[in-house]
Amino acid sequence: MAHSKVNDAQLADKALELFRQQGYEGTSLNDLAAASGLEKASLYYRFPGGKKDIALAAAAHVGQWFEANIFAPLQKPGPPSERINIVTRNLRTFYGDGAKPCVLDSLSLRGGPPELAAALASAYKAWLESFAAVARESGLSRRVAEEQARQALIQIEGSLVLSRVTGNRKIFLDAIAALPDLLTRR
Amino acid sequence: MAHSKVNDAQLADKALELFRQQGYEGTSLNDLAAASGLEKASLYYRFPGGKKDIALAAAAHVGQWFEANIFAPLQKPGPPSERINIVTRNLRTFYGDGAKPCVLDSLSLRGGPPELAAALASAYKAWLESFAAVARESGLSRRVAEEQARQALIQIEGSLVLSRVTGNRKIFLDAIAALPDLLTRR
DNA sequence: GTCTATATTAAGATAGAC
DNA sequence: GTCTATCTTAATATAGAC
Repeated sequence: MAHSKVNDAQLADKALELFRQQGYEGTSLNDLAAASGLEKASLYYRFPGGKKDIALAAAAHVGQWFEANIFAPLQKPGPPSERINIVTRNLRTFYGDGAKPCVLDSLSLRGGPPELAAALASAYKAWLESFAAVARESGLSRRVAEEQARQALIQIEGSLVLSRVTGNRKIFLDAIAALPDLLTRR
Repeated sequence: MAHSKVNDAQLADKALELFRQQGYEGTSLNDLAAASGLEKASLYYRFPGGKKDIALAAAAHVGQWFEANIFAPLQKPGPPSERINIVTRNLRTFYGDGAKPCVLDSLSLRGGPPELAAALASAYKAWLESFAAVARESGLSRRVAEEQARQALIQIEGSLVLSRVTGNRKIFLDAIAALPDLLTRR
């Protein structure tokens, strides 16, 4: 039967917000219970593996979000630059205009389960390929497209760290604003 | 009297390695005791504030390292490009060729004490100004020099995240190799 | 399915001997 | 200064009622 109080997507979403802000070790089951509105025992019923399973579900959930809001829009027909514009808007939303850390960053510190690290590595790969594909479509060579895609991810991850440390979201917003250029020319 | 088993610098260094790899919440006093060779009670004797004080000492320690190995070399006489080359070598060492996370990143996740966040923000500022100063010396305008300095830090932080997620240190090494160019031309 | 209650283990922190 | 021993609190995890 379906879960009564909160569905899986809502739960994964609440968990994601905690994990990305506090990291794996910094997020306790008490935190997760409080944020989700469920008791700890209920979380164990739905995720027998405990925190580890919840983190994996959160990672899968963000993977689906990227599939729907980043990868899919980039594969649609139409001019690459328009698709990229849509995606930059979605990225600003996902990262709260620079206020929310990237899961690739906060969940990749030592301490988390190996399965999580593997999921993150695979998510990175999908993201890179998605960016490289659209860069290629906009006229860049395979080699340059891949390099620019990697540069785009470096810009996103690096600017998020600096925005967090300084409390200045503009660093992230500037990096995002430069993405269309980065993915369409050399 | 001086500390018998390990001195403050050695202790801060061991603590730094743990904190940068595992984050603030991910590092326990047991970890710190095991790594330092001291018992927990001894750590409390030397750092009455516990983990918080140890993290602040580690942050101060890395601040001194940067002062000696990054800021000072960049202020020495001689061609800016030569000073930058020395600094890139020191950065490779500090980050273990891309294997070791940046403290600005791993210690800035929510969960750490506010004093730590303040120390990181101030460390970032010093680093940015140091890079901007040498970029200025090599002929860039004040505005461009500051922008290139920020770009350099974005490259370092972003490439470290990607190197960690992928397990591929080359991403970091390439970013470091591009630093001299970044800080000397527009 | 979710709850209250409780068990178990680990973390942070202190007291007092040497 | 550093230790052993202990305390307190919080975290992970399970049992059993509803």
